[in-house]
Amino acid sequence: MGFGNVSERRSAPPQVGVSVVILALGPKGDTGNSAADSGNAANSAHSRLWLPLVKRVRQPFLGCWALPGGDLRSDRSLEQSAYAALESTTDLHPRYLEQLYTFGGPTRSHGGLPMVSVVYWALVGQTEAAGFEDGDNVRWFPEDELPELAFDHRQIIDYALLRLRSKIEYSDVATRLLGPTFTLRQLHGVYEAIGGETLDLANFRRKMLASGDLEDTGEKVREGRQRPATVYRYIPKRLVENGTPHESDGDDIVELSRQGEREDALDALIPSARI
Amino acid sequence: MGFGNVSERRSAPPQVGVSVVILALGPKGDTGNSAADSGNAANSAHSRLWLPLVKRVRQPFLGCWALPGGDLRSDRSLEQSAYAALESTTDLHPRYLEQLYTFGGPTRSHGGLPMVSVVYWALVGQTEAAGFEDGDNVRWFPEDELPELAFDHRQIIDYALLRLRSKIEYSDVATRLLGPTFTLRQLHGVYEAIGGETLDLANFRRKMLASGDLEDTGEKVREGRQRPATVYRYIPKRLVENGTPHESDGDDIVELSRQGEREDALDALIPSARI
DNA sequence: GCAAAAGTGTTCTTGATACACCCATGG
DNA sequence: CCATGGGTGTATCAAGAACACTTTTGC
Repeated sequence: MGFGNVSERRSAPPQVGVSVVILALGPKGDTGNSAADSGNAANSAHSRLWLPLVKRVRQPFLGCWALPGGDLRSDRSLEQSAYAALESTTDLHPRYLEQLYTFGGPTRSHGGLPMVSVVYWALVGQTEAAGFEDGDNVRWFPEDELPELAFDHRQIIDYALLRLRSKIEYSDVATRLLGPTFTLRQLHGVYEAIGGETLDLANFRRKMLASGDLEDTGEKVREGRQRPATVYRYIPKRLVENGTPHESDGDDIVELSRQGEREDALDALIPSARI
Repeated sequence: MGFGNVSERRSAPPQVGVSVVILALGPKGDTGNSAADSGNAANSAHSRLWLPLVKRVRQPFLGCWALPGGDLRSDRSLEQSAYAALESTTDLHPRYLEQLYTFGGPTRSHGGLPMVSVVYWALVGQTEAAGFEDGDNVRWFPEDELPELAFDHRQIIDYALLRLRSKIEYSDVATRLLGPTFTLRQLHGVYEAIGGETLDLANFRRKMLASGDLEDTGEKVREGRQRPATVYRYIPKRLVENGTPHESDGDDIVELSRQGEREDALDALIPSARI
């Protein structure tokens, strides 16, 4: 395949695309102790994070697994492009979407066209992801058992995990991996899954309730056959200053024809508070 | 000026560029109490943050002030492109450089070509920035007295400041606004300038020294005519996990011909620890 | 009443804050 | 000897970690 000579490719501006790291809690019963687990210390019974990857149908890295991605269109915001890429490849509807980082540079294309990728990361609720239906070209992998990945996608995923682990401490990302409501034990499980270490349940409970971010829904659920647990919902704080900037600062929601609802949905995905 | 019809522009991929928010401490003696200061409460004697802007020579926003920027070249990393844009427009050599965010979407071009901007932020040491020489098309402005800005550059700057204020708490960014060595009072001043509020000097000193990030250089300096203060230098922590990913993960430093030294310099600018 | 999870109490340590105080230096 | 900034000490308060304990439920 030919695209100009070398010097042309050097000075020409690179192509742009979007990719998305999609994260969800593993299917129920996934405790992280799979076949590949032999002499691993500290193998607790947490659930793990899983993510969907797509199989590449082009060179380079043909047949390799890669992050879902797509084009960047001039008439869409970056978020919209990310959302579209995510939706069209995986049929998922995330509960969180945030720009992660933009990757570029001459070494990452590996023979393909020079490429700048604006990468987003997304969180999908447990019920939404419960299917985990692997299509021909889409398959879910647990975070700690990833296959060989195309390009620098492995580092990108690692960075997304790092960001998630960092962000869990001062934002509501943990709740986005569950449904709209949840018990304290479920939330506790998410924190342990993400952090990778055990957290004292008693202190965790107190801290969460003291934060004022949770609201008692009045409901109760029984997971096993024991005492039922109270169900909470996340209450967004008094909205302070916005965290990562998002483009809908007024006149952004323009003529998206049949996409109005998705727009509203998107707005709810954009993070707030801190960086 | 014509660039295709509307529908062509919609579906075509957008252009990409880099911009840089450059921050430095104000010139000595700048206490933040300028002409525009009348009934402002809490006008302490901190120094302020200043940043260089360039005057636009093209439509749209011709004559407006804007962030320094440039093209993205396929044969350079994003950092290198940002560094080049910064250097060529302002002649400065930053002590810190980090990717801030990537901005895009249909509403931000305002009649120009659809544009995606990968924005970096940079910190310049006090001595380096001491010149504050305003050229014909470059001029320094204090952070709280910015002129009308082109595009969404005002929001971008606000976001950079937000990031700086957040990042000061868990990284060494504050030291990057000074020289390689500094006294505790100088550092204290930077924290107050960035945070905007007064900090107890005694506690600040203890906290800094307890962190183990500072090393006594053995030197002493006298700023006024009183007791000389010990001079410290910042000691990077035992390198934990890397914060924002940077592309030089091995085989990146390739054939940059006469650019070798700058490459090494660049490496030292990339942040570590946390997000 | 027993197991298991829900939920509460109590102690101890650590770190931050507020603020009083002593020390070194040049005029 | 005094003004000024450098530097230290100390009491108080709040958040977090550790862990013992009580309560509610189904079997």
